[in-house]
Amino acid sequence: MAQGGFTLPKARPNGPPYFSRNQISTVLHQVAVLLELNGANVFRVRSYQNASRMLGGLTDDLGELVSTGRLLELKGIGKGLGSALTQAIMEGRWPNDWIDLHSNTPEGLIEMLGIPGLGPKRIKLMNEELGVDSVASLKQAAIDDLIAPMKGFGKKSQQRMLDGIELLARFRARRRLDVGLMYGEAFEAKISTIPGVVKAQLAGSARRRKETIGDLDVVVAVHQEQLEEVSEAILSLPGIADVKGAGDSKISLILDTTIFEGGFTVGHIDPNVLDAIGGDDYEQLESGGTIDAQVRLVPPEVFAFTLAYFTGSKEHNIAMRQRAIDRGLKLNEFGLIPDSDAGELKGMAAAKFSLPALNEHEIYSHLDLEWVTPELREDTGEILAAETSSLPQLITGKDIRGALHNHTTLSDGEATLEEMADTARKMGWNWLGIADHSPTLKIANGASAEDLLQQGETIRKYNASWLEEGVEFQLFHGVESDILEGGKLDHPDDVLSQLDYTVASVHALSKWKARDEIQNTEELMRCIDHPATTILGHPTGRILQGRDGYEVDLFAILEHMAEHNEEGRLKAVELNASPYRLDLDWRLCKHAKGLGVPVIINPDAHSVRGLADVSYGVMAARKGWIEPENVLNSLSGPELRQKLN
DNA sequence: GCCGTTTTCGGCCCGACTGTTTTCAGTCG
Repeated sequence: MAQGGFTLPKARPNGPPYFSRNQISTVLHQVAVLLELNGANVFRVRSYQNASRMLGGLTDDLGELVSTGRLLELKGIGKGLGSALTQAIMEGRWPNDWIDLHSNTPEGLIEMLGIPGLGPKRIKLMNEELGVDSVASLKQAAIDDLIAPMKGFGKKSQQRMLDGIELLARFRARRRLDVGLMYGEAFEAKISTIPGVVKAQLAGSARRRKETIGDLDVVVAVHQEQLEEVSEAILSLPGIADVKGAGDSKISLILDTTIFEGGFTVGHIDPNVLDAIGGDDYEQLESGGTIDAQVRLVPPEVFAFTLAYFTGSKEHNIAMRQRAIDRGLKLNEFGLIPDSDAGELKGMAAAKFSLPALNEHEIYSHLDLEWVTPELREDTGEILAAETSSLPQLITGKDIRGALHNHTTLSDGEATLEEMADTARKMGWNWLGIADHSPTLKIANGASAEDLLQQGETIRKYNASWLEEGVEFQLFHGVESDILEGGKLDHPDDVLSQLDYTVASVHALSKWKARDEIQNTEELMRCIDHPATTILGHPTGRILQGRDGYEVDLFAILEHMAEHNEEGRLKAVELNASPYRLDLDWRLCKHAKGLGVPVIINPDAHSVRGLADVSYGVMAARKGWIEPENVLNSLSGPELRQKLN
C-alpha cells in the first residue's frame, strides 16, 4: 500500500496498546517483503504474510487480546510472532531484527519489486554483486551491460528488465474496477467471436469485483485440434500492445485502449478527485494506460475447473484445495482428482480421472458446498457459510430504490435539480436525495445557507406536486457538510435542523493526514455525535490509485455508530460508489453489517450519468456480504422519511 | 515462523512459462 520506502510507525504516547491493528498488520506485511529481499526462507515469509492478513481482518481489541493471552490462540500466531507482537503492543518497542531489516534494506529494492518479472531473489543477487540499489541504478547497470554476464542471467533477462522499467515509468500497475471491467468485457467479447472458441469468460479479480484490477484473466474453452488457430487469432486481435509470452495453454499480453472501437472515455469526476489523481493530465494518463491480460486455453471439459481456479482468490483456492485434500482429492485448474486414481500423474495428464463438472456449481457440490458467488471468494468465511447453507442473499441493483449523496448545479454538479430527479425517476428509483457541498469547500462551489434553504423550498414544492399527481417519487433534502475543526459541521444548527439529513465528510485531507489515527478517530466520533449528522460520507477519503486515506480506526468508528443506532439515533455509513473511491472499503462492510450500522450506497453523482455509478457501489457491497436489509437504499420513500424523522 | 490425535520434525498449494541451463531456479498467479 505504502509507496517508496517502509517505515516503522512510532508508538502512541499513551499505550498500551501502543500500536493499532492496522499498524501491526502493515508492519508484518512490510517485514515479510523485507525478509524476502534478504533471502529469508519462503515459508517464514509466508508466516508473516498470513499473520498480517489475519490480523488485518480482525476486529478484537489488541490490548485485550494480549492481556487475556488470547493472542497465541490465533491461527498463524505462534511463539515467535506472539512474543514480538506482545512486546510491540504492550511496551511500544518493535523487535530489534525488524528495526534492522528496515534500516538495512535500501528503499530502492522495494521499488524494484514493482518491475514485472523481477522478484526478490534476483534483486538481492544484483544488489550483492553489482551494488544495484534502486530502479535508476538497475537501469544504468543494464545499459552498461553488467547484468547479462551474471550467472543465471543473460541478454534476454537484461532486456526484459529495461522493458519492465519502461513499463513501470509509463503506467500505473493496477487499474480501477470500472476501467478493468471495460477492458475485460471488451476482450472477452472479442475472443468469444473467434471461430473455434466454445466459450470465453472473464475470471480473476475482475470477476470477483475487486476495487482495483492487477491483470485480466480470460478462460477460453477450445478443442485441442483448433488450439493453434484460436491462439493465432487471439494474438492478432486489435488492442494488443505487446505479447509477453505465448505457450500451448497460456498467452500473456498487454492491452491498450485501441481495443475500444468507440474510443476510451472516463466519466465525470469532481474537482477534488481530479486533483488527487494528477490534475488535468489524468485523461491522458488514463487513455495512455494499459492493462495486462492472461488468456488460458483449455479443453471444454476442463473449463469449469480452470474458471474456478483463475477466479481465485488465491486464499480461497488454498482453502478449497485443503478441503479437497481432506476428502482424498486433489483440486487444481484441470480437475478434482481422487488421490487413488491420479498416482504419479500430474497436471493435464491426471485430469482424465477427474470427477466431472460442467459448471462451478458441480465443483462446489463435490466438496459438499453451495456455490459461492465470485465476489465472496476471499476466504473471509464464505466456505464455512457455503458448508452450512448460510451464505448471504446479496443485494443486487434491483434492490436500489434511491440514494442520498448527489450534487446539483447549486454546488459543483453538472445537472440541475430537475434533471437529476428526472433521471432518477427514469432509472425506476422511488426517491432521490440531494446533498450539495457546504460553504467551506470553495473548490466545489459550496452553497451558502441561504441558497441551501432556497433549494429546500424548491424540493418541498416538487414533492407536494408529485404527491398531488399521485407520482410515487420524492426528493430528500440534505447537505454534504465539511467536517471542521473539533468535529463541527459547516452550518449553524438552525439551518441543519431544517434539512432531512446531513452527510458529514472530510475534505481537508492534508490536515487529517498530518494527525495520527487516535486523533482522527476522536475527531470523527465528535462529528458523529453531532445530532444533525446522519451519514458519514466517504469515511477514509481515499482515492483509488490516487491517494491513501487518512489514518482512522474505522472499527472503532463503526462501533461508536452502532451505539447511537442502538439508542435510536440513525447514524449510517456511506459506501461511496464512485469507482474512484469505493469507500467504505468492502472489507469493513461485513463489520458494519454485524454491528447493525446501516450502510447507504451513494453514487456521489455530479451529473445525471454519475447516478449510474451506484452499480459499482453494489458490486463493492456484495463483496462485503451486504444484503438488501443492511442498506437504506432498499427502503421505499415513505419508509426512509420515517426513518430520517 | 507456524502447525500437529498418523507428526515436536518436516512439511508448508501448485503448475506454467521463461531464460537459463543440460535439469533447474525464479517469477507469477
